[in-house]
This record gives sequence, structure tokens and C-alpha cells, in this order.
Amino acid sequence: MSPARDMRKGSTTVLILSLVAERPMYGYQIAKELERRSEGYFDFKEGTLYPALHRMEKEGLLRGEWQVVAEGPSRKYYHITEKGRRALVDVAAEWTTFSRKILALLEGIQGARSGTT
Amino acid sequence: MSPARDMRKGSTTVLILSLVAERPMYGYQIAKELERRSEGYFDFKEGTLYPALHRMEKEGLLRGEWQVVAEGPSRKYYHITEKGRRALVDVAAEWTTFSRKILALLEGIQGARSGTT
DNA sequence: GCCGGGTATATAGATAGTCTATGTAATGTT
DNA sequence: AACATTACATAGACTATCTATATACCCGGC
Repeated sequence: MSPARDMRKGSTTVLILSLVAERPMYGYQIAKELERRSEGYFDFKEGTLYPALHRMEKEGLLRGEWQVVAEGPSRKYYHITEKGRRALVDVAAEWTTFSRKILALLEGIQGARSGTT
Repeated sequence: MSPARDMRKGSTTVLILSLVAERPMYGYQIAKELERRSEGYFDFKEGTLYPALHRMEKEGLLRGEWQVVAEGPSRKYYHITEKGRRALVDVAAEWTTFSRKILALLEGIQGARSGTT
């Protein structure tokens, strides 16, 4: 029903990769950082974020490392692997193509209305 | 595994709506037309296309009308409804925003590599 | 006459990613 | 003691997509 949800399916991987490629980050940090950069647009839920991180680690795109913090719960920092770095270039290209194709096909939808609005 | 598949999840609805908004079309025609316009990029499978059309008809976005053809199998022409037209404006806007957000976050991925390549 | 290919629609079953909800645990505040 | 924040985790439900198969019509090749 809500296109907003289905829309984002599959974008999780490329977004996580793009952040972790810059520097190692932990899950909670990834969610907050992505929210900040997208001005609140992307908002990972736990049920999306953590399974995705585990899947990506299992696939060899990321490598997790526990780090004990003095003042708070431990964090699992994810480092991007060589395989992950290669995958990022590929999937980023695919998403870029996809996004451009969508924009090209949908451009003019607003103007398709007969009125001057 | 293949991002290309997950990527397209949810795009089916908006793509179908955008075509049928121009003129009534039947399923097979929608698939061919979309393939043509996207230069082969979008390629609806039967298992995606027909369930989507049925779902959209049930939701009141489309109205199907059987039309007997002299030289070949009958076609089910889909007409966009008023509700469908309103939905198109909404979901097209959402997809446009989403695509732009993705492009903004991923831009520079190629340049993130240290080499000159 | 039969088989294959293109047109055209349909559905069952499997797969997989996301969301809701809940749980754990540590810290700091009231 | 209760609560909010940080931080990670998972079970269960939902749903869109894909694979595969089926039907039916028409045409051309053999």
C-alpha cells in the first residue's frame, strides 16, 4: 500500500556500503548518520538495519569488530572489505542507472496535467 | 544477491500508472512499451506484471476491459481511474524524491577511489 | 497433420527484504 | 525506583518479485 516502504527495498545495502566505505562505523551510528545526511529522509528501523548488517557480513562485504566502550553499551564496528568495496562500485552504478531511468520515465508527470496549476 | 531485482521492488506500480495515464493499454503492450522507452532496461516478467495489474484493479487504480481481437488472443485493456490519476501524482513525486536522494548520497562513489583510473 | 514461435493472459509456489514488536543490557537523570 | 537514551538482536508477519507452468489463438515450415 505505502510505496514509500517498497521503494526502499534493496537500497539498504548500497547505503550502508557507501557510509562504511568512508570509515568504520557501528550500526546505530550508521542509522543516525544516514538520517542526518538525507535530512531525515532515510530512517532505518532496527529490524531492517541489523539483519542487513549480518547478511552483509555473512556475504563477506563487511567485517564486524566488537569494541568495548567505557561509558555505555559495546559497539560493533563494521569495516568494509575488499569485496565490499568492489561491490559498492557495482551496486552504486546500478542504483545510479536505475534512479536516472526512473527520473527519465517519470519526468513530465506533473506537466501531464492539463491545467496551469 | 542481485541488487537489480530488489531495486525494482515497488517501482512496478508507478511505471504502470505512468504509461496507462497516457492512454489505455493492455498488459503485454505495457511490458513492450516500457521496454522500448527504457531502451531494454525495464523488462516485466509475467509473474510480476499480471499480479500487479490485478492488485491495482482491486485497489481501484485501474479498470480492466476485455476486448476481442479479430486476429489473435483477446486483450484486457486497462484504463486509469480518477483514483489512479491522483495516486500517480503522489507516487511519482515520491519516486522522484527517492531517486534524487539516492543520487545525492551516491554521487562521488566513483571518485572515492584514490587512483586516477 | 504437427510442431515451434509469437501474442496474450493467468496462477501456484518459492524466495527474500522490510516492518512491528519485543527483548537484553549499560548509563545517566529525576 | 522509574525512565530515557544508547546499542545490539531476533521472531513473526507481510508482501512484491521471480520461476515455472498452463491455456489459447494464429501463422509458417516441413
